[in-house]
Amino acid sequence: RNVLKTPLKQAATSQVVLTERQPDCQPLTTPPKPKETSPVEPWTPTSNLKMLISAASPEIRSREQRKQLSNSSTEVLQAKHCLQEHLLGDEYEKSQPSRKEKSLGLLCHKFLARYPDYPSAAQKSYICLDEVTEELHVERRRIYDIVNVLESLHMVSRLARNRYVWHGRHNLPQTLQALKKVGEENKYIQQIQMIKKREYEHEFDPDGERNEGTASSLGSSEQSEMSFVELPGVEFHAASVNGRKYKSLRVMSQKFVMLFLVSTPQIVSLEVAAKILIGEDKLEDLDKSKFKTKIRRLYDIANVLSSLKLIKKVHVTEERGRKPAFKWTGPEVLPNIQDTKLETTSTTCSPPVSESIPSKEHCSKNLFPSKGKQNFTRHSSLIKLVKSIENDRRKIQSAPTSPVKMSTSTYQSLPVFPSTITQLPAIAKPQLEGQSKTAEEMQMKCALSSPEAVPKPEPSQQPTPSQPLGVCPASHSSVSPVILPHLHSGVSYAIYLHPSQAHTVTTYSPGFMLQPLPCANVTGIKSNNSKVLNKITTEEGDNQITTAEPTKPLAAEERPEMKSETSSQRCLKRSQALQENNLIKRHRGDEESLGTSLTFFPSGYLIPLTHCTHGTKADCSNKEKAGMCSLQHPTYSSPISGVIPMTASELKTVNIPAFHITPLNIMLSPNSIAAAPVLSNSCLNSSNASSAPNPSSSALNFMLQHIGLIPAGVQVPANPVLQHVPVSSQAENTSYSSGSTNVQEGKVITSSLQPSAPKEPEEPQAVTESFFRTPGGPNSGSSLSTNSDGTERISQGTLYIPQRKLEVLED
DNA sequence: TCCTCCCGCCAAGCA
DNA sequence: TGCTTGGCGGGAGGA
Repeated sequence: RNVLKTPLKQAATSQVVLTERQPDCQPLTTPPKPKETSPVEPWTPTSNLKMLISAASPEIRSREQRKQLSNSSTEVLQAKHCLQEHLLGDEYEKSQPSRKEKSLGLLCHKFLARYPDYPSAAQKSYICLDEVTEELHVERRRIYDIVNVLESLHMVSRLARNRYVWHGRHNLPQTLQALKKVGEENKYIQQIQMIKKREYEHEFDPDGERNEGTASSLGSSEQSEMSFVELPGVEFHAASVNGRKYKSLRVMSQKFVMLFLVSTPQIVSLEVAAKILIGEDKLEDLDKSKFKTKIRRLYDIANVLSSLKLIKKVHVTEERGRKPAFKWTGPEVLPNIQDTKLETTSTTCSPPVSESIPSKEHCSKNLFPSKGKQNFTRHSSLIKLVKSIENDRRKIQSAPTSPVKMSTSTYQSLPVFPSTITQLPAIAKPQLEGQSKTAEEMQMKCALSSPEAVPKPEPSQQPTPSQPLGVCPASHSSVSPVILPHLHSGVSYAIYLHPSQAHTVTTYSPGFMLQPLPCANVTGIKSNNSKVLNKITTEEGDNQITTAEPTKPLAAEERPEMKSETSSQRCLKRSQALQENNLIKRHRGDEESLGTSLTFFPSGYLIPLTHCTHGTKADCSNKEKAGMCSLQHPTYSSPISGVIPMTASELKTVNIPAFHITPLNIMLSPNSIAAAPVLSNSCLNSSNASSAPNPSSSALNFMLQHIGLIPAGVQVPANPVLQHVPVSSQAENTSYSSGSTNVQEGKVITSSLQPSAPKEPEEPQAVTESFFRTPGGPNSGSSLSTNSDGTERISQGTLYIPQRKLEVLED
C-alpha cells in the first residue's frame, strides 16, 4: 500500500515541480506537459487563479481534471525520476511545495472551493473521495480529516463508501444550535472554569493536594457518554460508526465547537479544549503524549474550522506564556432551532420570549421523529433534557403563584443560560407558543430576558413567533431585572440592571481566560495581578476580539452611552491594582477604541429564587402594578429583589453558568459594605436615595421581606445599585468587574475571573477571605454547600456575590 | 525552543 | 480478504 500511495503523492508533487520547471528543463516536458493547464495547480499565482475560476464551475473543472489525471502514474513517476536526476538535491527540495502549501487549511480551502456554500436542493453535490484526492493531489487520509470535520457540522454526510453528499451550510445554523444546547447541557462552561481554577491552584500550589472536590467534578459520565450529535435528516453513516465514533474527529470537532458556543467571549484555548476533550476525569493521570495528541487533532480541526471561517486563531498571553487559542467568528448561535434562515436573519437576536415551555411530547417528537428511522444518535443530554422539561413543567404548574413567575418564561429567552428549560429545543416553539399571549406580555418578557438585545422598543421589532429570535425592545430606564435560571443547583436568580450600567459593554468572559485570583484580600489581588493577566492577540491584528463580534454589534452601537466613561474612569482611578499609568491608559484606550468600552459592575443583588414560583400572569400583573410590564414601560422591575448591576449587553453575552462561578468582582471596602445590601441584611437598610425614579421599590421591598431577605419594615430602594455601592478606595477591582475582554491594537485585555465564593452575610470580610475558599474549607458557611460536582451551592436566601477581576496587561 | 501540523503507520471495520 | 476509514504519534518546518 505504501508503495502505491507514496509514489502517487510524489507524483502529484512532481507535477507541480515540472510545471514550474518546464521552461528550463526541456527534457522533462513530455509527461507533465498537459498539467501546465491544470486548474488545480495550487502552487503558482496562475494556477491559483485558475483554481478560483474553476471553483465557480466545479463540474468543468472536474472534467478537465479527470482528463488530465488520466495520465498513467508511471509517466508521472518517470517524470519525477527524470526531474530528480536533473535537479540538484537542494533544488529539488526547494521545488517541493512548502509545508504551508500543503497545510490542511489550504487543502480545505481548495476542497470547499469545489462546492457551493448553499447548494440548491436540485443540484445535489456528491463527493467522491477518489476524485477529490486525485484532483487535489492529496492523500486520502487528509481528505478524511476534512470530511470528518465537515461531517460534524453536517455540511457533508456519508452516503456510502467513498461517497459523500455535500450539504453546504444549509444545516449549519441548526447544527450550531444543537451543539450549543448540548454544550450547555454538558456544562462546558463550568468545566472550563474548573480547569482554569485547577490551573491556578496547581500554579500556586504545585505541591499541594489537589482539591478533590474540583478534581472529581469534571469529566462526568456525560462527558464520556457524549456521542455524535446529529440533526434530523442528516444521518450518520460513518463506516466505523459503532467503533471509533466516540473518539472520532467528528465528535471532537463538535465538542470543540460547543466550547465556543457556550463560552463568552467565544474564545477557547487549545489547552483548555484539549483537557475538556480528553475528559477531566482522566486528567489526573493524563500523560503528556495523550495531551499532545489531542492538541494535534485540535489543530487539524481548527484548520478546517478556520477554512470555514468559523473560527480564527488568536493568542492568549498569560504569565506563563503565549497560548494558542481560537475565537469563534461564525454566526452567533441562538437557542431555537427553526429554519435555516436563522443564520442570516437572526444573528443578533435573542430568542422569542413569548414562548411557552414545549411539552415533552413536542420535544420528543421533534427531536426524535417517530416516522421512519430515527435520525438521532441520542445524546444522553437530550434524553435528560426531555425529562427535565417534564419536571420543570410539573414544578411550574404545581408551584404557587408568585411574582417570580416571570422567571420561568424568561428561561427560554435566555439562550446562554444553562437551564434545562432554556435548552429546550425551540423547534416546537411556535406551536407551543401561547399564541394568545398578548404582545405586551411578550415584550415585557423580552425586555426581561434580553433588554440589551435591541435598544429600541419599536413595535416593529416586537418579537413574534415567526421571528426566529426575539428582537426585544430594550429598556433603558431604571432597573432591569433579569432572572437567571438555575445557576447553582437549579436555583434561579434575579438580577437587577441599573440603568447606569446599561451602557454597552464588551463581552463578559467567563471562559478560558478566567483565572482564579491568588488573593485573599483586596490588596492581595493587586499584588498578584500579574498572575492572572491574560492577553489575547490575534494573528491578524484583530483588535476587536470580544466586542467586534460581527454578529453582536447592535447593542453596542445603539445603546446610549451612559456612564461608562465616567464610571470606568472613576473606577480606574480607584484601582490600586492598576497603578501603572500605562495600564490605565490602555484601559481607557480600550474603551475609546471599542467605542462602547467597559461596563463596571457595582455590587448588587443576586438572589436565589428557589422558592419562587413561576407563572406568567400573576407575575405580569405584579409587574404591571409596578408599572413595568407594559410596552410603554420598558423599565421593568421585578419584585424579586435580586439586583446585580450589570449592563444589558453583559446580560446578553454573559454566560450565566460561568457567571455564577466567577461573575462580579465586587471588592467592597469595609466602608462600602454598608452600602452593599448584598452582604447582609443590615446592609439592606441602606437608604441611599436612588437617583433614579423607582416605581417598584414597594414591590421590591415586599419581595425582599417576603422571602426573608430583609426584615419587615426595612425599606430597600428598588434600585440599590451603584448608589449603594460607592466604589471604595479598595474597590479597584470593581473597575474590572465588567470582566470585559478588551482589545486594543491587536491585543485583548481579558478579565480574570476567579472562583467566586458566596459571601457570608454579616461578614463583609468574607468577601475577600472567601476568595479561594475551597468547598468545605474554613470559610464554608451554613449557607454554602458543595454540590456533588464540586460546584458551590448557596442555599436559599444567601446573597451571592461572585467576584472577578480584570487586569490590564501592558506589553 | 516551542509551536504547528504533515505524514503515514497500522488497526478497526466494512463490503 | 481487500479496501476504506481514521486514530495516533513521530518528527520536521516554521516562528
